[in-house]
Amino acid sequence: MALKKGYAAQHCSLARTLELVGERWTMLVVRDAFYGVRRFSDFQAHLDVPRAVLSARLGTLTEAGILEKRRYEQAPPRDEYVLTERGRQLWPALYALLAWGEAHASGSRPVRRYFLHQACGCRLDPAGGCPECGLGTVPPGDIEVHPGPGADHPDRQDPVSRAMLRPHRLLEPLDTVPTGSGAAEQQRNSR
Amino acid sequence: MALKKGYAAQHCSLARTLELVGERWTMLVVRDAFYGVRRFSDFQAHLDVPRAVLSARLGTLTEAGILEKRRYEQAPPRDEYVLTERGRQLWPALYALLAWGEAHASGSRPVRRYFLHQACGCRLDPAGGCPECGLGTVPPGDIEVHPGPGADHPDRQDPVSRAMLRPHRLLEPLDTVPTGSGAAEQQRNSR
DNA sequence: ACCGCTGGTTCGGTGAATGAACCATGGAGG
DNA sequence: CCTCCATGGTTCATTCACCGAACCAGCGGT
Repeated sequence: MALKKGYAAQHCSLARTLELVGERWTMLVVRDAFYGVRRFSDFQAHLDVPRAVLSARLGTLTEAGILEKRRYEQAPPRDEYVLTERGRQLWPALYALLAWGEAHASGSRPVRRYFLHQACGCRLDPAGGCPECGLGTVPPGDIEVHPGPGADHPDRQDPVSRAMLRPHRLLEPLDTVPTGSGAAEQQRNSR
Repeated sequence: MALKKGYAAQHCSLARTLELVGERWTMLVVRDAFYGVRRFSDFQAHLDVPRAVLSARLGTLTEAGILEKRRYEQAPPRDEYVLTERGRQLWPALYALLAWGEAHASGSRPVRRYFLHQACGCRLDPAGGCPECGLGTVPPGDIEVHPGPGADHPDRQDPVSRAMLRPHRLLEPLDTVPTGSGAAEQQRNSR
C-alpha cells in the first residue's frame, strides 16, 4: 500500500503490517503461495494480475522476508517464490479473513474449498483450529485443501485453477501439469 | 478495494473479503472502531486521513453491514458509527494481522499496547486466545487494552490518541475529553 | 535462422487518493 | 439579529498507483 505519509505516521503494528501485505493483490499472492503456487507465470495465470504489478508485489514480499526467491533450475534459469517461516506465520490472519468471507460475504454461494486437519480429517473451525484434536491453531503444513461443491467454475480454466481442484496439502508445490496417472514427470521433462 | 475486474473474477471468499475491507485505510477504521472510536471527527483526528476518503470508507462499511450509523443526538444532529455483530466478527482477523506485525514488523520497538483477558487479567496469546482460561478465542468485548512501554509517542497528541493511553475495554466508547477525576461529564456538557 | 517459453520491464491512459477549500446545520454568546 | 464555532460532510485540482498491451532478453529446441 505504501501509504506515503498516512501509515508511516502510525506507530501501530497493524499499520506497519498493512504497509507490507495490505496492498492490492498482495494477500491473494500470499494465499496462492500457501496453495502451492510458486512460479511467476502460475501466479499470473491464476490471479490474472498485470505482470508489472505481480513483479512489484513479489519483489516487495521478497524484500520483506515473506517470500524467498530461489533458483530451482540453472540450465534455463528458472526461479520460484516460496514462503519463508515469517510468511507461513501469516496463515492465521489469512485464514481468519477467508473464514469471515465464507460466513459473511459469500451470498449463499456453495463453499469452494474445505480445509481439513490432515491428522484427523475433520474440518477446521472458524478460528482455524481442529475441534477433534483440540488444537487451537493447526499449522498450515498439516492442512489439506479439498474442493467443495462450488469449486469447479466454468470461468477460471487455466492450469493452476484446474490443479487446485485436486486435494492437496498446503505449502506443497502445486502440480500444474498432471495428465492421467503418473504422467506428471514425463510432462515436466518434455517441456 | 473495488478491484474493478480482477477480484470480481475471483470466486474466492478471500477476494470478496478484500473487496470490502482490503482498501486503503479501511482496516484502520475498523481497528479504531474496536478501540471505541465512534465519531467522524475522532476517526479523522486519529487516523489523519482525508475527510473524503473517510467519508467513503464509513459509507462502504455501513453499506456492507460492518458498521451501523446511529443518530445519538437529535438537537444538533450528531451521528456515530458502531460495529455490528458482523463487524465484531472481524476481530480474529484484525488481531492476527496485529499480532503478526508485533512479531515481524515492529523493528525492536517497544510494544505499544497489551491485550488482556478481562476475566483473568493475563495477556492474549498470539492466536488471540487466553492461555490461562484455555479459551481459544476471547471475544473482543472481554478484552482490555492497556498501554505498553511504547504507547506514549511525542507525535500523535490529538485527544483520541491521548484517550487511548488509558486502559479501557474494547468496543466501549472512548472518552475523548477526560480532565481529572469525574470531570468528563462536566466537560461534555460545557462544550 | 527461427520459434517458443519464462520472467520480466517499459509505456501511455485511466481511475483512485490526497490536501485544501468550501458548505450546511444547529447551538451559544453578545 | 448577527457572528462564531463545532460537526459532518462535499467539491475540486493535482498526484500517484494500477491497468493492459507491447516489447525485450536468455535459453532450448528444430
